[in-house]
Amino acid sequence: MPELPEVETTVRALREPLIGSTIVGVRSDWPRQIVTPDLPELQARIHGLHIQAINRRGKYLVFNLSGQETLIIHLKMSGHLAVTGADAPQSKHVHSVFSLADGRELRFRDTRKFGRIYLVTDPSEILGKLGPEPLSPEFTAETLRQRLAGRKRAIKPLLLDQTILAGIGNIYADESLFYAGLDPRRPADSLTPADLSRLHAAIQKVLKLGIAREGASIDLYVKPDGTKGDMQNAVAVFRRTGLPCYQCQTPITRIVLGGRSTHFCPHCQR
DNA sequence: ACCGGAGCCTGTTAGC
DNA sequence: TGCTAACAGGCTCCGG
Repeated sequence: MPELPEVETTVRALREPLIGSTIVGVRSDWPRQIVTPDLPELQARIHGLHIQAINRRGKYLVFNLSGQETLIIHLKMSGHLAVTGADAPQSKHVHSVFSLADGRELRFRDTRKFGRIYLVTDPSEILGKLGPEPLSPEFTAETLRQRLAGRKRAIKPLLLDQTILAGIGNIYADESLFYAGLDPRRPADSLTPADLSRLHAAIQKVLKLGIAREGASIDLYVKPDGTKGDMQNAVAVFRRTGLPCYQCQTPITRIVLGGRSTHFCPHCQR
């Protein structure tokens, strides 16, 4: 579920309760969620480590721990992280839990069990192939042009490719293409410099809007404290099939592109 | 090298 | 009401 704005919102909410805390244990009733190392080694290595910083790279949460260790978590479709007391009621979809020295817990709830946990000494092992951060100064219209150069595929599935650009998912891809006025089926190599410039600006605009509104609570996503984000009230096309386009009143169309639902205005996007 | 499709999971909703 | 199929914001693997 979560894309860059939802992960960023989660990171910001976790910093205050977690930075400076000490991890003293991990338990899991779904060890497949832990990709590397295996659960016994994770328990051994993480015991006693302090959480020094929490950041985001693409859709990954990155916890810098003492001892040169890095804990990396991907929420995938349905993951949710929250800090609670040890005796707080626990959802049946909580499968992995980090215990803190002061008795609190960091709980990973994940209904669909797609989420993943990694503990590594070299984060590039997991994050190395990701494309640039869309909100960083290094990401310019020219960067976007270079990364799409020679690609004949439709632009929409390319925006979802995390090696081209990190952090965009289905919502923000559709929203970006709407504000750029681009048909999601347009071959990437047909985009003019003006198209790419509009797309670059649109990507930054919708991601910043998503962060400002603390994520889109369309299906399962809620913030760590359980409350909803507000971006679902600001989408122009995503899951608005049949509803009038805010710019021209033409009904929003839904197609399947690269196996994913795709929503666009057939009049405004060309 | 690139692309589409299946697979991983559970829950909700749409359709008959 | 009850069953079944489709669908869900992600990503990886596999075969053509």
